[in-house]
Amino acid sequence: MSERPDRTLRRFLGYDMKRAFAAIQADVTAVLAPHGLRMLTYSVLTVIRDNPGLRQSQLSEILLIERPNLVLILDELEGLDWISRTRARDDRRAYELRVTLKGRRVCDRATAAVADHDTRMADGLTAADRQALHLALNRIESNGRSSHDDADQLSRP
Amino acid sequence: MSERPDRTLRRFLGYDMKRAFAAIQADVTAVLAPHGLRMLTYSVLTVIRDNPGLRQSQLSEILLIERPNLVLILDELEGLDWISRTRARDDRRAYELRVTLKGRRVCDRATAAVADHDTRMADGLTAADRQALHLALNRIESNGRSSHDDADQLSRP
DNA sequence: CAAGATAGTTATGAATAGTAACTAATATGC
DNA sequence: GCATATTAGTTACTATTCATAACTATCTTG
Repeated sequence: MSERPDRTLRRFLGYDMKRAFAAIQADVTAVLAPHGLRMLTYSVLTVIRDNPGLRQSQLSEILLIERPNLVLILDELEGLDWISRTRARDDRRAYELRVTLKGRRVCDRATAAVADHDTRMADGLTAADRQALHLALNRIESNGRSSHDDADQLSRP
Repeated sequence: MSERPDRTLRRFLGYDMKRAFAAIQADVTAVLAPHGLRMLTYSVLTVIRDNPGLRQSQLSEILLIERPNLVLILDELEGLDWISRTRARDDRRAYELRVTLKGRRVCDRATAAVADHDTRMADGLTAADRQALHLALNRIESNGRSSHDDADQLSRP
């Protein structure tokens, strides 16, 4: 086997990103586990924390999670009494999501742990490197989104 | 809903990376589909193309795929006659993996398409930006790996 | 008010990933 | 040289995540 057996793939951003993300995911999963959270439940909890009264469909748009998949996650968090679903007064189909006091403590502790993890994963990068990385990732995300939008526009009457 | 409903998560590299990678994945999946490939089958095919005679266990180490999961992927590629499994002469437990002529054509065309896709996803980034991004991603990957290694070293007698 | 749209849910399926246990072949140690 | 352990590949099974269709109950609109 040659010394760089994945040399062709290494030229692609997607490949390096998949591997870097896998490393992050493994680490953050281990960091969150003691808090009783997974990546998915943590991000849901945090977005609700930042946006009290949020509706499930808004949450699903923010985190790009299909509505049906969100239901079970919210059931789990509600079962732990970390969030509450209360019927909206102005629209009785919808729920207003809120983080409970208990959930707030869990969320804040987890956020501190994830911030530590994030710093660790960025070890060896300067603040400027990190900033550039965030910008590049946001750029790629929006490049991806805009290619979808193009297709949508073309297929629209 | 506030104007940046995921502001807390946006400070974390992992979150931006998950979203950027999701964008790449959606795009590359669409790019590969006409070639009859998925991300997984494409990367397997490409690594075999770069390393004729490779063993399944080596491949699984390179691409971080568990050996059992590789079996079905190789079955699929072998069924399409894009790769061949031939018993190794020096070790009759092992297979030597090779890309067939047919597989080579598919692989090379797919690689050209993925290279295009990669350029598109990096639109708005300079060559220096791309280079820095690769470096940062490799750094993060190795930061993740070294935290695993640390644990291994501690638990070693 | 009837028709259509929306919020949440249920049921279900596909893709990926992970573990345990098996077989056949090889390597090791007495 | 042979028993033992290890390795390569496989099978079977499980858990997660993600995606789609269809249902209910409410709301909106013509």
